[in-house]
Amino acid sequence: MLKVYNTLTKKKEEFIPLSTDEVKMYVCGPTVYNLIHIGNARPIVVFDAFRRYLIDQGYKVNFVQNFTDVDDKIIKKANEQGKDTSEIVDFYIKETLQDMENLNVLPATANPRVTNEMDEIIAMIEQLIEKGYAYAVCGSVFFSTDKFKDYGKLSKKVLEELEAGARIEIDNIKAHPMDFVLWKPKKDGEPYWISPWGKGRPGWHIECSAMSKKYLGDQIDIHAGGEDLIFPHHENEIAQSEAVNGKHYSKYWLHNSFLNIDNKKMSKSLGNFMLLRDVGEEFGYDTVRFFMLAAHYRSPLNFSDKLMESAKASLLRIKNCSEDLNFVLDHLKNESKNISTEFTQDEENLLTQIDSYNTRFYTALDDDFNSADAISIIFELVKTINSYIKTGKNKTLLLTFKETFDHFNDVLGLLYETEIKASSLTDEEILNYIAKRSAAKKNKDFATADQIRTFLEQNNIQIKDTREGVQFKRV
RNA sequence: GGCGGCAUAGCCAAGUGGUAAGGCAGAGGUCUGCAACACCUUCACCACCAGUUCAAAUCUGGUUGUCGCCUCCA
Repeated sequence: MLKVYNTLTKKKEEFIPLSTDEVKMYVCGPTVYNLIHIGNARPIVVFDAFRRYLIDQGYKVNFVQNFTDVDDKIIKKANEQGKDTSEIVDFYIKETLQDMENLNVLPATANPRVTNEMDEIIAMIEQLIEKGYAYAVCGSVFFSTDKFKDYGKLSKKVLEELEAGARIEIDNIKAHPMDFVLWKPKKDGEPYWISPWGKGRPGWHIECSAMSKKYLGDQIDIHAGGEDLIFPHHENEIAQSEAVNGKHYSKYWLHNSFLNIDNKKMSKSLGNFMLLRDVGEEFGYDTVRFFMLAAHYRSPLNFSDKLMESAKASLLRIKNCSEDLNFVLDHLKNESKNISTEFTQDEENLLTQIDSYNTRFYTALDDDFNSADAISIIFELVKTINSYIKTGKNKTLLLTFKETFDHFNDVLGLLYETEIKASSLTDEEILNYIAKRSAAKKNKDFATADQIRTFLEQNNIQIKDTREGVQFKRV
C-alpha cells in the first residue's frame, strides 16, 4: 500500500487516486531563460522516478509538466541579446528537453507552454472576476485573497500575519496587500496579448491553474514541485482553481526538498548554481540521477564534486554487476553442459532471499517513495549476485537474478545507455588486441601485455580478466 | 518578527519504541604475473540536557547549531 506525504495535511496518507487506473499528475516546470541547473533537476528526476513507480504499480499516468515561457527574466535576456523572446524560449526548451532525456526522464504526456494557452488563461481570469474573486484596476487584474476563505491552507499561513510581514510592498492599487496579480498591463518593449483589460500578460500563478485545468481537468491526483513553490505559487493555484471550479483541486501535494551547494540554497538569483549540463558532462547524467535518488526526496541534499565522485563509484558497482551478470549468462548460452536444472539447498535459499529483496524494495517505495532505502536493497542484491556468479551456474537462478535486478533498476530508471565516447577501434580490432595480450601473458611477456592494456585504456576501452575469459567495455 | 525543516561513522545516507540498512573512502586478507573488477573480514552507544517507558537514535519538554519559506525561485 503506497503512502505519500501530503503537504496539505502534513501527514503520510494512503495513496488513492480519483480513478482506479489512472493518475493525473502535474509538475511545475522551469522558466526557460537559461539551461537548467542541478537544483532544477531534482524535482525532474525525483518525480519522474515516482511516476515510473506508479506505472509499475499498474497505473496509467497522465503526466503534465509546463514550460513558463513568458516572464521578466526571459524578456530581460532577449533584450540583452537583441533577440526575440520566442527565439530565446525555443532554444532553452529544446535544451531542457535534451537535459531531461539525458537524465532518462520519460517524456511528459504534455508539455504545455504558457504562450500557447492564453485563451484558457484569460477565460479563467474572466470567471474569477464573474464569481467575485478577482477585480480589475488600471489594466491589472488581482485575485482577492480575503474572498477565498481557505487561503493559506497549504502553507499554513494566516492572512493577517502575512500582512504584517515587513517585506511586502504596499501597492496602493491593490485592495488588500496580499492580493496577487492575475494579469499585468503591457510595458514598453514587452510581449503582450489582447485581453478584456487591455494589452498585457498573465501573472505567473494563473498559468499553472489554467494549464492544469485544460490538460488534466478540474481535479487532479498529484501536484508536485520544489518546496519553495508552496508559498505563494501553490497556495495561489489552489485559490484560483478552487475558486473557479468550486471543487477540491489536487488530492496530494508533493514537494521535494532543496539541493544545496555548500549547504546553501542554490538558485539562479543567488548566482551560486551549477548547470546540469556541466555536471552531467563531467560525472555522467546517470550519476546525477543516481545521486538524487540515493537520498529521500524530502531531505535536503548537498552537492559537491566529492559527493559526485562518490556517487559515480557507487553507481559503477551496480553497472559492473549488470555487465558481469549479462556476461555470465551470455557465456552460459554456448555451454550447455554446465546448465544444472536442480537447485541445491543454497540455491533454494537464494530464491527465498530474492523474494525478501522484492518485498523490502516495494515496502521502501510504498513508504513515501523511499528511493534511498530501495537503492540499498539493490546493493544487497548486487552483493548476492556477485557472490553467486563466482561459482554458481544455475541458469534459472541466474535469470531470476537478472529479472529482479533489471526490474529494480527499471523502476527507478537507474541504468540506461548514456552517450559513449567514440573509440576509433572496432569490436573486431579490440578482440584482436585482447587475443594478442592473452598470448603475451601466456609467454610471460608481461611488458607487452601491459602495453596492450594501456593502449586500450587510452582508447577508452576497459578490460577485465575473469574466469570465463576477458571482458571489455567502452567507457 | 511569523512559520517550518533538519542534527545518525572520515564523507553521504536509511532507520521514527526493542540494543544501528546501504554506498564512498580507509585497514587487513583472498583472487591476479602485476593491476582493475569481485569476494571475505573490519570500521557508530545516533548534537546536548531533562523526562515518559521494562525498553528511545526513535515519544515529550528544553538547549544549542543549522537550513529554508514569508520576494522571483525547483
